[in-house]
Amino acid sequence: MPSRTVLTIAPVEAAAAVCCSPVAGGALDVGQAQQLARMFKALGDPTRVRLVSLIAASGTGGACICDLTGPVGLSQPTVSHHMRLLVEAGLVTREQRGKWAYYAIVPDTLAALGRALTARGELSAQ
Amino acid sequence: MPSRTVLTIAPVEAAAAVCCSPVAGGALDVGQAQQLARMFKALGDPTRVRLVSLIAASGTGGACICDLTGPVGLSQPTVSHHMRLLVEAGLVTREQRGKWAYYAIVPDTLAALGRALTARGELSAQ
DNA sequence: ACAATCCATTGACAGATCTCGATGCGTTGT
DNA sequence: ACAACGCATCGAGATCTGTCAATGGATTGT
Repeated sequence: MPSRTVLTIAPVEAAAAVCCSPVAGGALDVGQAQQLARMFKALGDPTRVRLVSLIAASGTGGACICDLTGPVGLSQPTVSHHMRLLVEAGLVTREQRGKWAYYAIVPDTLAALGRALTARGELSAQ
Repeated sequence: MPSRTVLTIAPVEAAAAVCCSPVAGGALDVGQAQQLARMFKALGDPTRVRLVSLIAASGTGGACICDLTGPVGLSQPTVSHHMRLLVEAGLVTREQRGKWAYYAIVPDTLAALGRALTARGELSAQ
């Protein structure tokens, strides 16, 4: 019941329909919601969740595609496609080392996502 | 570098392709990955992220559909559809009170999701 | 120079997703 | 009994997504 945080109210032109209870108090910005959803969406596929966990379990050196295709049981182009989505979402980084591309997770991003879920028990930003 | 957690190795028949680094150490189970992905997927849409934050900001009483259509700027059937996905994912509950359906968040589920992201800085289960 | 390896990109396809209008069911109030 | 309201479901449309085989670029090793 204490500080409910929240930032600016979303730029929604709708009439705010005061009906039952006052949700008008405020919530996540549209932009913040988009950014959060983009990262959640990247984790919204079982294969990508496994890829992230595999990379995380591969130590500090990171993992290359050839490490991942076997465990997830998918073709190399498909794994490459999933990795691109994870990189674009900012959840993992890609570093070309010679012939191989090494992927490593971004702990800060994952931690920030986790905090968005656990902070005050509700959804929030940063 | 300490306890890397992880549970059983996934039931993957692939040859484990030992190539560059040892990711074979283990990661999330296929079933665990599916369950996590199902919840992340529910949060993988900007509208649903906003819905969750709106419901969270609506206090203990919960929010009804009529409270939500205005702020998100979508039709009533569409909002109803999104709420169904959130309920099926276990992120919110639905309670019919007379004419209205009240939705409330499930803090434990959100917190568990957050812990899956922050525990040991990596992806884990429970 | 040549062959081999790792990886990304392309093209294609089936299936899932988001959105709406129209309709129907249950509850409330007259 | 009847009208009004809140909500879910249905049907349909456009778009997005996951997957693969085929191809090509870049690097390594002979």
